Amino acid sequence: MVFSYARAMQAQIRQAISQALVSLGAGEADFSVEHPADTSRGDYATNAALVAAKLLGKSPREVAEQLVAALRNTVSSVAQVEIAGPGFVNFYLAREFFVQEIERAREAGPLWGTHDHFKHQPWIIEHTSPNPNKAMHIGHLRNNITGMALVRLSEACGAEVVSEAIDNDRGIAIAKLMWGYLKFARKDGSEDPNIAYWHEHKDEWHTPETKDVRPDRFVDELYVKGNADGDASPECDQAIRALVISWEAHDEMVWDLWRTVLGFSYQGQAQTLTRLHNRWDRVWHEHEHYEAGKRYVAEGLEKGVFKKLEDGAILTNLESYGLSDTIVQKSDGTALYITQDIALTKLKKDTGAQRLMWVIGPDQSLAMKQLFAVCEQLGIGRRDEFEHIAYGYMSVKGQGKMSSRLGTVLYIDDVLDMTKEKVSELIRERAIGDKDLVAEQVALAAVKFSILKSGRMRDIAFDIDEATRLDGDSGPYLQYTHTRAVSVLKKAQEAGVVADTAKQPTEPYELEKKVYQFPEIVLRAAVEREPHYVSTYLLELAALFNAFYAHERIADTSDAYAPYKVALTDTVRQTLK
RNA sequence: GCUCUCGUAGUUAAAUGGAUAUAACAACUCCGUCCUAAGGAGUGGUUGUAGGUUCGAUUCCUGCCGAGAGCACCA
Repeated sequence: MVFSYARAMQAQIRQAISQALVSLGAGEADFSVEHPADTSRGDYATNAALVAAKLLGKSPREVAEQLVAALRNTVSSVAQVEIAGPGFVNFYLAREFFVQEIERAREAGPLWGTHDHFKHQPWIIEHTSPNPNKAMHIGHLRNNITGMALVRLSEACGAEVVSEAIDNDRGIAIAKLMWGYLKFARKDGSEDPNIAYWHEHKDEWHTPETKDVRPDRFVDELYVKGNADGDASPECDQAIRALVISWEAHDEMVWDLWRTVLGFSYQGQAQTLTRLHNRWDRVWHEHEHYEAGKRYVAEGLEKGVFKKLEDGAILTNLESYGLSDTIVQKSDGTALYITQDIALTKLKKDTGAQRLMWVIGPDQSLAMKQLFAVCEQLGIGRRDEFEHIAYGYMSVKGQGKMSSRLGTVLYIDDVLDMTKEKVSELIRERAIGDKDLVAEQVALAAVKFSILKSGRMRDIAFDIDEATRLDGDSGPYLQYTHTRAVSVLKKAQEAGVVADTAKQPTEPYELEKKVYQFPEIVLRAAVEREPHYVSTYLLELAALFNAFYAHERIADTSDAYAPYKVALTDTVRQTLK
């Protein structure tokens, strides 16, 4: 269901203009109907006269006048049509329109803003996919927040979304982690990477609990040590590679070790992702699919999609796509990232999904294009069903790119903790029930909003002070506004003012003119994959509400318009929520 | 070298090819018995640069400058 007349209104206006243009002899003109930046210039505006003027060889003002004459009284909810500027035609909507929109919004309740635009379309959005050998940093934060925002927006527009991730749980990186654990996690500090001994004496090894550190940091540290150890000595590097081979041969002891270290990883990820309110409907595990990928590669080789090089490596043939080629299987016969992605894409398509989205960093841009092209060549799906949703880089302000070696990584939990601490200080003096809960919620809003307020592709130099700001254009500002609305509504209830839209001031408030636009903003954000449209809109809405609040008394029993104001406030409340 | 992304007030950001380029922060001025002041009202721009397309360009195209990323057996 579409809970707004706004789109119908725009369509009616467009239709009326089309007819008027035909009568003027400029039926083919390609015009737009949009909201002017400033409501003093009407609720909708069209450039039709400017476009038609050229076709008709007349001045824009002249065409505009004829257009206005032809448009009079054609659309019932349009109260007034005016010419402005170089030849814009502005439409002023009737009072009832805004009242109806408020009523609509109140009827819709929590469904306000939703659409049926993508109804019955099964989509898959892959996002976040943290590597199990590392702790999640602010790069993952941006991925998760962007990904979950798109999941929610797409669902709000009717799509049936499966939110999912791929767990890269095999390969050399995990082997390095296993090595690091085996060698550097002994309680007595000795460095004897003996897997058979470990298998019999597991309690001689540390766990995150015995070391009293967060599990993801425990894992991160051991991976770094294992990695450095492999780099430092050829024997250790050999031993790490041997772990991969034993793992692929399903050596039970190695698998036991593998499960143990992954267990720590998942524990750590779960802590962070729960805080972020992440939702995965499905997680694919690389170890279950990399072999299937090799089968598709073999198939492709038979079909002539791929070619084998002298050393045995298998290469793509993407010349017709204008893309550089890439290896899909190594000369030693082992799988690469893209190998398993081919298999996964096939599996995803087999679920019946119409549209597959990958929320992944921009550095994967070429790899994604190559994957999409290869899948098309293999007949798995069409390229236009696949979408790479990239996003700008996260760096730490003043430090350039993050590097765990240089110690310039900013972890998600640290960011949240620092923000929470700052919030806690601010609310210490206040009469708030559950201070810890409030601090956590406010901190989360602050951090999320600092990312969502920017365009998706823009780089962000993450500034902890900036992100944790609680005033101005921020998440807490929106939360505060929501709380204020709730509080006013409570006062109104105590005073006996009941929301009602029967009586209202003759002039609509600026606030009303913003409220009805919410559904179309949601739609545009979903269609263009730009969550920040919604953030920007909510800031504007909150600013208008706060101005409204400052100028008007809402819960006043002596005011005949109070019920309407209360109804409007309630609408703002549910929009912000 | 080739390909992709980005360049807007001092700072951080906004602007489906439209009208006087919006906001926030910082600065300065004002609003305090009044629905939570985490608020409200008010004061400042060569949109990196040079062209092009257009009635109209921050937006589209081309060159240049600057930042970042990618370019086959890493993920």
